[in-house]
Amino acid sequence: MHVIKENTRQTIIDLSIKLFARSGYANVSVRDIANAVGIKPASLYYHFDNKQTLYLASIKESFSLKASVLAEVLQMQAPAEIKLKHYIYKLTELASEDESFRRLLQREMLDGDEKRMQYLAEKVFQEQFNALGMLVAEIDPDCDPHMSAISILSLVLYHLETAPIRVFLKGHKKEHDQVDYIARHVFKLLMNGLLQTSKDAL
Amino acid sequence: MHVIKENTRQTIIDLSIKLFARSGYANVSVRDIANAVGIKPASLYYHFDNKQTLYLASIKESFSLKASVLAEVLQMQAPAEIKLKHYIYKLTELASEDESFRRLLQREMLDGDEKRMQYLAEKVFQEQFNALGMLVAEIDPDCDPHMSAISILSLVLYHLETAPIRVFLKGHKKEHDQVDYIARHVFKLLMNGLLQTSKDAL
DNA sequence: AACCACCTAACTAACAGTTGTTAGGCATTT
DNA sequence: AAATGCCTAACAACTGTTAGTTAGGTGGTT
Repeated sequence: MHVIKENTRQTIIDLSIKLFARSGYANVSVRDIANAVGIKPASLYYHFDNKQTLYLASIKESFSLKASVLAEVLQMQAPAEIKLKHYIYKLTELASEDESFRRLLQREMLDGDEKRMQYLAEKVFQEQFNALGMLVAEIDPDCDPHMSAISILSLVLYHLETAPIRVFLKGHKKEHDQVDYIARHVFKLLMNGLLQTSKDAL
Repeated sequence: MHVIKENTRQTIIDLSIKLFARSGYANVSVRDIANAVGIKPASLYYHFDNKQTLYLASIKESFSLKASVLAEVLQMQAPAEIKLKHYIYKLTELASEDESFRRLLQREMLDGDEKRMQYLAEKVFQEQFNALGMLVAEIDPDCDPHMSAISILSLVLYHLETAPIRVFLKGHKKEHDQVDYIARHVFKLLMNGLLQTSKDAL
């Protein structure tokens, strides 16, 4: 019955990422995944040991793809402020266009056990996080790189996380969800604080 | 067998908040809740129509308690910068000591349907969000209040959200999870940006 | 060319356990 | 007597997972 020999394993992972990101681990059954792929539930167990393993493969796939792109920006040769601006833009862009990645990360922050957190920290985010901290330290040698790096990430990612509720809050405009607008706002805030008296960004 | 007549309904809600916050809606069974309360699953259905209703009662309870405390700070008579500093501190404190509230909010952001988002926006957060926006506008009349308000919330809340992974990231110190430290960092950043050349905060 | 063994990738059918929920009963209080 | 607050027992639906089977492709031997 199985006509063409495609890369089923990859298809399973891709669709799992989508489903897990949308509904969360507990709300996606192996039958849901099998249906999406177009095979029977039992067939999933040929490719993966169990649901947990499939989930882990999914988040690893989703997360490891992002790190490399952002690492590039941080390694480019330019003044610190320019690099920061580029980083913010790229981060906003990535997190904005790949909703699955962002939601999986959000979910992991809530439900990931210690072991998985440690894995993510050390194998996926560590390098990039350090580089970002060092970049900030270049701009202000006296700051706390850890806190400042998190602050940068928070400004970008939280804007996107809160999108579902922000659209109902007064003062919402459609620009508020556009990459350029968010990135520019964040960069300006980081440079000048709330007071935008001095030099204009971009 | 049931000895004393307490306020079971409230106990159910309190424990549900805790459980739903910790594990999420799908990962908490009505049996789990019943066990925690010390009654049989069927007895829950005397107090609540179904699981959904119980969940809704839980988040309403958890969320509505917070709004009033923060609203107070915003109504006090003081220079804008002082009010902002107090607000940041109070928000950090609240979000830090009530982990259930924070986690429920995180979960709602991921899984709340449109109707619930609208409810939360209009009935719970709207007023406070506006007040915060106006406060920021007082400090800088040219800013976008919506964006700036979210930025303030993001700086505080994301620090706390990321705690599970931050502890494994290099450069982490235990101060990074203390209310004072976070609040001071956020306020300084908002006032001066990353450059802390000028006046010192606090 | 024809046969065989083997591997791959799917299938059917069923399992034991958990889920939310309901019907009906029993005891205590008003 | 009525209402309250809990109970026991059971329900159908759904869960992750397994055992056993089958169809098609591959490579080696006759």
